[in-house]
Amino acid sequence: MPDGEKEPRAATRRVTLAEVARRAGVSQTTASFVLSGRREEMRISAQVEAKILRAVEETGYRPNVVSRSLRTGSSHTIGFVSDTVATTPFAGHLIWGALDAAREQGRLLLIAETEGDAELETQLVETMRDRQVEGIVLASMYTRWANVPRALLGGPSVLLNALSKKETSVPSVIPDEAEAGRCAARLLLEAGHREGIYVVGVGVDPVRTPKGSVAACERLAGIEEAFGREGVRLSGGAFLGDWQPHGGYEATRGILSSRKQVRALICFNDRVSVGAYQAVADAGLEVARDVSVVSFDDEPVASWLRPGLTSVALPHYELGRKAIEVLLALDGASGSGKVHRVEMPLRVRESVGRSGAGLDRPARRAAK
Amino acid sequence: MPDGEKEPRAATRRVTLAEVARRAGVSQTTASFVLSGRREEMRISAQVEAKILRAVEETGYRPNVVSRSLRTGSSHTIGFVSDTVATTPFAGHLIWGALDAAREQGRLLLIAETEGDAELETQLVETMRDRQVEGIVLASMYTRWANVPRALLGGPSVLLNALSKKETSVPSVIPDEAEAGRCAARLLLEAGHREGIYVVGVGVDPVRTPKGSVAACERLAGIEEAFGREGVRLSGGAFLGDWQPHGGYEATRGILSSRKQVRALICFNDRVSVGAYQAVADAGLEVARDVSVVSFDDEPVASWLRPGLTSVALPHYELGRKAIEVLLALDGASGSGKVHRVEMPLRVRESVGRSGAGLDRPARRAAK
DNA sequence: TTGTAGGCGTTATCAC
DNA sequence: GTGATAACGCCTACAA
Repeated sequence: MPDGEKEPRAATRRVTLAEVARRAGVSQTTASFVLSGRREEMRISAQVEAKILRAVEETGYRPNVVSRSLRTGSSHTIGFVSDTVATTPFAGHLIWGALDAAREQGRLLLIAETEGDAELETQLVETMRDRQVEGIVLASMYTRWANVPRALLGGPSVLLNALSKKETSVPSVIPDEAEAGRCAARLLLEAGHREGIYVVGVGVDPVRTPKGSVAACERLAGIEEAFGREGVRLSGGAFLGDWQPHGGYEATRGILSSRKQVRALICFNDRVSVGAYQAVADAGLEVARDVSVVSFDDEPVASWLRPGLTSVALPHYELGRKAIEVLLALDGASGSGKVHRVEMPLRVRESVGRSGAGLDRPARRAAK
Repeated sequence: MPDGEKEPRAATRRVTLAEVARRAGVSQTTASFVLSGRREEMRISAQVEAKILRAVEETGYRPNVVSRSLRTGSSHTIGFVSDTVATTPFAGHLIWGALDAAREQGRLLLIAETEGDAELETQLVETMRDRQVEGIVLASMYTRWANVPRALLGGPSVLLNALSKKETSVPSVIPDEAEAGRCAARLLLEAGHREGIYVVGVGVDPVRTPKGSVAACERLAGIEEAFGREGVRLSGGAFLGDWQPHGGYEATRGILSSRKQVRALICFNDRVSVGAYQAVADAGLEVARDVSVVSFDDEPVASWLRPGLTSVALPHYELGRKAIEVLLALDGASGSGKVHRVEMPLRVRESVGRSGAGLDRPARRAAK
């Protein structure tokens, strides 16, 4: 970087199009046409164009986007309103994907957070519309059912990671949780597991899931569907109000201490799996060899555990991208209320062993 | 929520101030004064005010912020440009803090990511200035030295989590890493540790730190200062190019397998600690009882480990807040280039044991 | 106390 | 091919 100089001008006054035109000795209109690339169309001479471009160069002219927005009605800006970015760290990838997709289409993102406050949500949506955003993405940091706030209907919008409770014209973008469930189940089936399979995170008999969690319901449905097709049934499950390591630890301990044979655990997220690993170790068993573990989300910790945790990933980045794409494809009208499901990719590591793999060796528990 | 109705009007045309004024039977000026709360000042009658407010109510008028910005020159928007939000998940808290502070002052945040691309960075900063942002926060996701891009000097700006390589007028907001180092060292001293203390993440003899990492240098300096004051010296250290679990595992294994007594580890972040825990367990030792561990960052995983990992936290949220505060306090001028250091709070868990605590019992290694 | 008029920097419509 | 001129919606000096 060739910058031997001192710091240059601080906040020099901005140059306007009028000044550029004057400097180039043409009218503002001509300058405007050239700069918006409509020279050919308007049959403006190449010489004139050159003069204008030189003036732009010399003055360091940059168009005033605010003014342009006032005139054209669009600010080339998209509003992104989320409930919380805080508790689910990698949900930041949602924003990342949205940012990338937006930038590729020449848009910037106006971001705000509601922290779950419905009134604030309405307020923020309106504040953004006041700024002439082209549309609004209303994002939830974990997949859930939500009320579509009235304010959202005032213009183009998309629900990200959320489904409307009622019929609505607002489209949704969510991960394909049911398929993820099937995927996890198939993985176990392929490894030869047909019994001693437990779910950790939801109750199974009767079914009991954390309130409002789309993921819980759809994952379970997918799991049971894939197993059912092969005549396999879950041996049980443990409901957890929230999916954190401590709960996963306790639940897994409970399952392991029951009289039944435990061959595989389907943990409903990676944090639960962290607890499950600890409980398995405490019982003198080994993950994969004695107890297979499949998980969901694929947070970074999944790759830190040993053996590496096989997990069906939340496609945060892709979700973010998709939301912007859907929004920008929503020309004018509010959309069809279509639900777009994004595939959750399987990340295979080492936590699933073949059924029976550990049977020929004595379990460590026996050795104690 | 009382909403038995169907979805209401989609994107009704926006009402202007002129319409409100006409409807209220007053001039636009009067309406404008009332709505900007200058009724008293302009001595406008309460009746007139009421008429105007009613018209606003009836029409659902919302001011066009774009137009206002064009007129006033400020968009009540702050630009937040970061290098990556991706790799360091909890850095999202930086954004969260900034978002909160901005909203409290009636500002919205325009966010963008450079992914480390300097050209893109310049471009984004300029794009934001084109939108008349009040100022720009240039954020780095881990504390480092950075070049201040020229584009930043065109208006108010703040470096977040970064220090300028050269003298500059742009102020910085960074975590107080040196004090964090002292804090970690003091904690070990108070637990009675005076020897067998190793750092994991940086080399110590000769000193070797990951390129560009302010944290590495300042943490180490703080540690050595606090120890030096008590006549204590580090027994050694292991340099790591990046601070991930795998490296932490290998480094710790190396340290433990050396002939020397190992009593305490200062891991340079929590991921390194994850690896260290695994290596300690593999050696048949126990964290806290046999080997104390102190760490930095306080990522969520710190509380998931067992025993819970004591860590000096990166105050992401506070950093984000502070950056906005500093920026908004920067009236007009570019600022003094002052460096604001934010305290890193210590989160005490169970990974530090008293020196000698494990000595009366046989170490598990011996029992093998 | 209220109204008129000009301008912020663009874009777009029409004459020339 | 080019140049006045009028919006876009709001703010505010100044006039009444």
